[in-house]
Amino acid sequence: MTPRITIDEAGKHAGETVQIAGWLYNLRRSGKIAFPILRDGHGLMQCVAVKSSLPEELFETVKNLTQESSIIVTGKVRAEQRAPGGYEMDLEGLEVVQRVTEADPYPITPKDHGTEFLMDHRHLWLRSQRQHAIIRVRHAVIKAVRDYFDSHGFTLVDTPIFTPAACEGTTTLFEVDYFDDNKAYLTQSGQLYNEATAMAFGKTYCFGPTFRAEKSKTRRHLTEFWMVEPEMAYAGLEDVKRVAEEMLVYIVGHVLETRAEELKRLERDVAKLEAIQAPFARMSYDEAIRILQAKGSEIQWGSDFGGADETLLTEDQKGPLMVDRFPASFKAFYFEPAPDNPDVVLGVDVLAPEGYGEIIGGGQRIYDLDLLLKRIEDHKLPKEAFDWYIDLRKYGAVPHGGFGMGIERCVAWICGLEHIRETIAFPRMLYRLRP
RNA sequence: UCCUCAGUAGCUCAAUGGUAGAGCAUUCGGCUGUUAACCGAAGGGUUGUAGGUUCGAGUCCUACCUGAGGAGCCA
Repeated sequence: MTPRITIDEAGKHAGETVQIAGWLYNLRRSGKIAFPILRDGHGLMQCVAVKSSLPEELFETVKNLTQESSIIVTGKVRAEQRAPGGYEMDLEGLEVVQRVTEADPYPITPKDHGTEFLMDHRHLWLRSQRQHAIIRVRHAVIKAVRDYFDSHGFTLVDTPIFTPAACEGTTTLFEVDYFDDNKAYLTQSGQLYNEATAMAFGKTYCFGPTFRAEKSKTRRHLTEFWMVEPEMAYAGLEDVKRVAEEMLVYIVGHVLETRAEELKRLERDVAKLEAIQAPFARMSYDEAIRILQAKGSEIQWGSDFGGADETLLTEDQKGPLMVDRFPASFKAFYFEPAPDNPDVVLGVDVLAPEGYGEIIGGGQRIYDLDLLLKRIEDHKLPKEAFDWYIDLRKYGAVPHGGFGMGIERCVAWICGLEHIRETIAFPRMLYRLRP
């Protein structure tokens, strides 16, 4: 029986007759020779069908194949400079699994298409070379994230998606019915639960989908996105910054090592990724405000950065920039105040270079019971909803901290994409719920 | 939610207020090394929807719908 291989293995089978199962990517033909190009999810393989050396019926079948028809081809693999990928198959046999009809041809042609059309056909768009490369980089990013935490003493403890109330009380939540007359909300962060798991396991991380019902309509926002959130007991702001830095360096290194081909297809300038090395630039919020004002920004102390401010701050940076010690006024209730200045908190944002903006936000959490109670009251949050969270400050409270990283923003940066929507198979955005 | 821009063939786009067109895709024909193959021919339209101005509207005006980019907010 003919061995079945995938296209990425073709180099190991030069000179052998093998079988490949896939889909017709493109077909060029003249009267007596045809070049069907097969796609199998691992690569592209150009096949050669010569009329004079094949049964007439088989040549006719090949000549009349339609784009994206599913086929299983048999033939001899041969090194060939002229073929994309460097190998070519001399076709000997072909089985059509399902033929796409002429009456209803594959909608995505090798020509240009607009965003709306491609998004409406996202389920098919994923077959294209560019989308394939992006999703493969995403996989590598996720694997690197898991490998990093798994090999640094973190335990994976995933947090719930249904939550009883706001984690942070600020952003808008998706509300769902939860039996009888109860309401549940889709999680916007696993952090508060992570603080509990860190007290049980020392170092933990969760990795899962996150939901934000904000009506944001920009190239950096999804309503459903994936976030990795580590949390560490007996840790302070400097520990959080060190882990974030190590993790990012590890992720970029892993992608460079394992996805060079994909980055090339995306025309990513890898020199910019190779420059991502520790230590990252660090500055305080105070310093950032001085720099922004010197560069002509209207920003005043006490306001969060706008998108333009983030770009101004990072334009001179080769790597990510860490900004810490933010005013307490616009940060969430749980941040630990700086011991030397109660107006600022021990939070840190990591801004990606090249204008990609904030990819990580985190910091040190409050562990003093009275201070936490005061902050909950100041933020006018319902104390009852936080009873279990408050418990953590009664039973062996310790300094602790962590951060959250948006996977899609990280992938968009590493791939050098214009828009975050291409970094997830089926993006959920304001006004976009299909397919 | 606000601001800006766009909507014409299956797709990407053209068309001074005066007969709606091209490339790709599809169908038919040709071509033995193609690289988004090429050459010839054919079919394909309620110009987003509803009103209005005008002798005449794809084009001008109003409202709505859909989409894109940005703002605010955030990862």
